[in-house]
Amino acid sequence: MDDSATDMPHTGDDQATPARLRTLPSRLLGMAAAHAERLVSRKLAEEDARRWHYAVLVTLRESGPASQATLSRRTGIYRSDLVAVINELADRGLIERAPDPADRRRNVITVTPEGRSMLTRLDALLDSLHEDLLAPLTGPEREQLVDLLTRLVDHHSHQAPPGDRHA
Amino acid sequence: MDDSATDMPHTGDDQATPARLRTLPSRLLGMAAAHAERLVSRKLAEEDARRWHYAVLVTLRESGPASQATLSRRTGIYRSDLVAVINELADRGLIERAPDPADRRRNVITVTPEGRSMLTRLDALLDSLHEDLLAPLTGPEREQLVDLLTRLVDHHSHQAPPGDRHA
DNA sequence: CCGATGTCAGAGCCACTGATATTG
DNA sequence: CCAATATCAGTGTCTCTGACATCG
Repeated sequence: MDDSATDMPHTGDDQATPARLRTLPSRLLGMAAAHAERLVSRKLAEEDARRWHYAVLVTLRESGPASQATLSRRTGIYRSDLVAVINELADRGLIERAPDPADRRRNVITVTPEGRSMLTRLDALLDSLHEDLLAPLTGPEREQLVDLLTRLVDHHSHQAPPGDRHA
Repeated sequence: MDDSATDMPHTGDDQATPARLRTLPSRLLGMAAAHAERLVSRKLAEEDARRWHYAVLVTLRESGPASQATLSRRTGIYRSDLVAVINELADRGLIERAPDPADRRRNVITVTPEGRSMLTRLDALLDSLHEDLLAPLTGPEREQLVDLLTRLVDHHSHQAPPGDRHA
């Protein structure tokens, strides 16, 4: 129903978000990110994977086998939360967790062939997803966006002590 | 400690996030947004306020008194969650909740003078915060960023049925 | 009878904080 | 003795769903 039921004189309609909110950079970032994360989660779910599964697999491929603590630093996932992620990946045979003979506190995490082929599929999913996500932007604009965001993140990653997440 | 403890040959150091992750737009959005939201929450806490307090106050100022359902649509806060926000704002004397005589299901929410002056303070806090947040960008680049983000959000707000949040 | 409104109760997830046992 | 590692348990917050009584 509309507001003609009450005879209050007001400017916009029921759905209109105020200009101040609509143009607030922090809010724009939050909304764009929320939307992107929704897309990502939905897409990855097609392969029964979550954002951090992907983050861990990519990191292992790019930098090779590593301990959980190292993976934690490279991906930004908390050491404590990483345990569950590793468990799930290992349960599915995508990685292997073996004790490090050189340092018996550590586990060495390694990608399996199944993990590698899964990763290939996830890469493709994410590529097509970003095609959707960035659809309203031209090629140069997409580069511009990545550049601007990178500079924001890099700049502030200095005074940001705790782990930063998100895939 | 470094990895010379183990003599694994690997490419990067312990902290290096893989390039694929670092440049993934969805992840960049997530990280930039997370950082922005951290700043916002911390800043607003100085006035003992949260993001949605601000969103509600701004909306009331720009469009005048409204029912909770209308506020919900305009701010993107769920009807059910809005109740607590309204409670907190009312407890602090920043808004008033009065039954609508024209439609007895509704409450009419109105800003008080205290709410208005609080809003002025919050506006100032957020302005200075955005100065920090966008520090690494030039004036034109900030406009560019807002433009790009706005187009992303607008484009996808069509197939995004549920409420979108974030201040 | 249907739909909108305000409210409550709770699920599910995510970020984050210890604490602990083991090992270097 | 101190630091790091892997693990576990638990807190706080936020998004989101479902149900309910009231009212148009």
